[in-house]
Amino acid sequence: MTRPARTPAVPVDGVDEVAALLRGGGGRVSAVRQRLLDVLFAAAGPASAERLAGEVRRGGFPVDVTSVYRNLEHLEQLGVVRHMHLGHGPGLYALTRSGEQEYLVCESCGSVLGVEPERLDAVREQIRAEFGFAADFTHFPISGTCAACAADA
Amino acid sequence: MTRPARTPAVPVDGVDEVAALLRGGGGRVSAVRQRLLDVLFAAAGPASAERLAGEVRRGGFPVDVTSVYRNLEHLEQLGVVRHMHLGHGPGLYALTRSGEQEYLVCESCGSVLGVEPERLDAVREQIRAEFGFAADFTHFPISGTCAACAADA
DNA sequence: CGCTTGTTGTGAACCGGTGTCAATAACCAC
DNA sequence: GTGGTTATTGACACCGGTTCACAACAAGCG
Repeated sequence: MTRPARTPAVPVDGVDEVAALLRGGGGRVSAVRQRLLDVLFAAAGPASAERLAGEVRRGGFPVDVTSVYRNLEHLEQLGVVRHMHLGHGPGLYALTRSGEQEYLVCESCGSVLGVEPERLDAVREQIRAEFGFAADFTHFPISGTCAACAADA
Repeated sequence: MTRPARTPAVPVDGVDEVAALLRGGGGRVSAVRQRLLDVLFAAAGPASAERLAGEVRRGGFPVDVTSVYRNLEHLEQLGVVRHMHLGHGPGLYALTRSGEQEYLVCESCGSVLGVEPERLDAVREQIRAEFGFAADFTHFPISGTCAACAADA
């Protein structure tokens, strides 16, 4: 049941930087790829493949979701993109632009809180001490109830 | 985006106890239901609907997955069954027999560690203090790398 | 400019899960 | 028992999210 090892995050600052990475790995910088990267760089937060495809199309460039999935996978292998599963629904993709992010998701209202890994180090340490387990909330988030929902419950 | 509130866990000791609950709520104790409960009580751990259906069939009783899904949902509403999402793949179902359980899942080998909630209270407290967030690992587990996988990495 | 080969769209297939609907069978009253 | 009410069932279609297969296309190299 071993999964392919996770590529280390490769934070990038712009499309051209990714282009260099792509070409360096024998890849090409296709039009679709460029548009998708534009959208990723412009995105406010993690987004589904479908949504990203929609954004690219809204830019006047027809693209198939299949292609978006393939590209996201490719970019993920390069370490430029990461995907996560925030509750039910489709997987979400985001640039690793400024390093990893970890997530807390409210099961009641669906709100997503993205935090820097350091803020979870104490938690991680606690879990390691108790179970010898290295917790990681970048791919699957911490699930529960946010303060707001707890308040009006 | 509010989800239906979670029914409190109703630990049960045997099929007849569930039968009573079912009848008490205007439900019936059908053959499928009984077989499914038998399988659930015999199960080693959380199992997918497909798997449970398979078990029932292996007992010589043909059953449709659709029916299994419906029954699991019904039993979950009674608080007798709970489902969880341990990583990718189908949802898994288990009796709440002895109260809630929380889970840690290794992303590398897929191993599942079920623990009593008390063992995670310190972690929960830590998360509450830092984020005002009430973490819960019964529906979505803590994800990461188990000791064994960390060792031979 | 042309060749190689990475990339694309199309369309089908897959998986997990839900909805519909007529047929069946628990349970209750008598 | 018998009959009627209605929960439950199987069958089958369908849905969202994702992957596969393959022929057509185009990026980048010589």
